[in-house]
Amino acid sequence: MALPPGMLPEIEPVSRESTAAVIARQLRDAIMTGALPPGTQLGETELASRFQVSRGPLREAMQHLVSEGLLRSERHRGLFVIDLEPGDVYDIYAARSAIERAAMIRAVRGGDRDRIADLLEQTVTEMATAASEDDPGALSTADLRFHEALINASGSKRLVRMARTLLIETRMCLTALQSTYQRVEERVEEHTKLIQALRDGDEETALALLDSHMEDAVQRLAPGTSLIEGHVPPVPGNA
Amino acid sequence: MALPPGMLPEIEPVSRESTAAVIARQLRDAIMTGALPPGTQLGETELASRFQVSRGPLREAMQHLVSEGLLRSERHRGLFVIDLEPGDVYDIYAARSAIERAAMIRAVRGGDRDRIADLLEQTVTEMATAASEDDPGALSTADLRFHEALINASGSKRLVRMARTLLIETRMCLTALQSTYQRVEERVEEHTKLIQALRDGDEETALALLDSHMEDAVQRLAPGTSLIEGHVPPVPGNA
DNA sequence: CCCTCTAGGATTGTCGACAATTTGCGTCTC
DNA sequence: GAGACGCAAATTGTCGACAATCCTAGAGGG
Repeated sequence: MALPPGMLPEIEPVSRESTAAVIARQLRDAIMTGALPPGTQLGETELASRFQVSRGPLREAMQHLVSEGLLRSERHRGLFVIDLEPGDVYDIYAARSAIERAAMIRAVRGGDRDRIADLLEQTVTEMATAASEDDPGALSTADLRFHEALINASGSKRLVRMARTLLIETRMCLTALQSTYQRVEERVEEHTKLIQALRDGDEETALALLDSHMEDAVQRLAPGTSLIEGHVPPVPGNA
Repeated sequence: MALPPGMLPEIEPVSRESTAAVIARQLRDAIMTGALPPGTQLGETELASRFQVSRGPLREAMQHLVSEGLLRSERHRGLFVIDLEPGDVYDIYAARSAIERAAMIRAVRGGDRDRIADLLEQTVTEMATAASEDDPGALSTADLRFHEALINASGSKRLVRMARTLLIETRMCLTALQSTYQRVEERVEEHTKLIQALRDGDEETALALLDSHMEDAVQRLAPGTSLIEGHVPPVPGNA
């Protein structure tokens, strides 16, 4: 090796991402932020000319998003952005609760509690600054980055993989039902307490806080439904 | 409607599945059963001629499997069947534990406990017949169908979606480490007790049984590691 | 004898065109 | 005027060929 290690730390292959991945990411963001509202049809020809690529890579990106559950494909009809029904809010948060509970367990029992807690506090700081600038979008983004960081910290490839779509769908919920917001301080507070419990290694408290965090969100986004008790499917429309 | 309802109950569109889906399913089965051992390279050209289709649909199927986590793609190098490292066994069962726990909670709290229990008992019967015929493959298949049925019974689209890959990976584990088998009666017994707890609506017992079921499997497949205690990552190799 | 550079082969990535299917509208009949 | 039939436009599904990239083997020089 002619180059001393440690130098040129950030050079990487010129195009490390496939074009399909780039397109998929752009569409993901557009769906997350609401630029592509639920129900809109995505024409392959139109998008191909918009992105300046052929239909091949674009189709791959679409297929990817379909398998992720963000797009639904009707044969010979087209691809549509999924629209979240009331029951989906419950379903998403129930699934998130399961995933993040497992991630929290692994984080608490793993060795690096303090390191993980520091990472999480960093995202809470982002939340605070976004709140002080009165930027709801950035606030939601920071909120999700907290949970993403928690799941990443679990060190589980499969938890990370499964959570990716869930977090995007959560973002869709937040943008779609932007109206109902809870007090910002409360929102930050919940996360802070969560971090403290993690730092203390208090698994029981951490899991309880996580459950109540999810429960709060569900009741806020889909009033009348609850994760923790009562019969499960509050609204039909899940397979 | 000229046809009386109830007649011709099974006619459906001639080809309801896209060719890419058919190919994906075939490859999935081949990977599950071990016909395509971990690490083997899948050449697009070769497979295209084997399946008698162009490379377009085949690429779509591959992309699908990549996003599901069954294939890993190295740019400009090829697609390879993933090989499960020791740490992956732990990761898979930890993730399954999280998913199936949530599914069990929804099944217990949902209204149709008895109906679900009947469905599950059906799969246990399959296990018993497979065992009596001394067919390890069919036994594993029936075992997985039990868990698949449980997750389907939860009624959660997202739990079902997330579990699909996990169950396939579980199958890969079982075929790869076919050597270590537990006693068949014990295997059936565990499932039966699980069903009984579900039927009784005894959530706590059901969850405890599920945990121990997973714990047993992990200790059997990856000796020396445990889900329920100790530091989490027993073996490096997870991102 | 080892390292480097180069040429070859093979594989994936991308593209444009053709074919199959569905949907909507116009027309024709009753 | 209402219903059914058929046609046409638009969209997706599929295909074969070309271009870009990477691994490997071999020759040449140190």
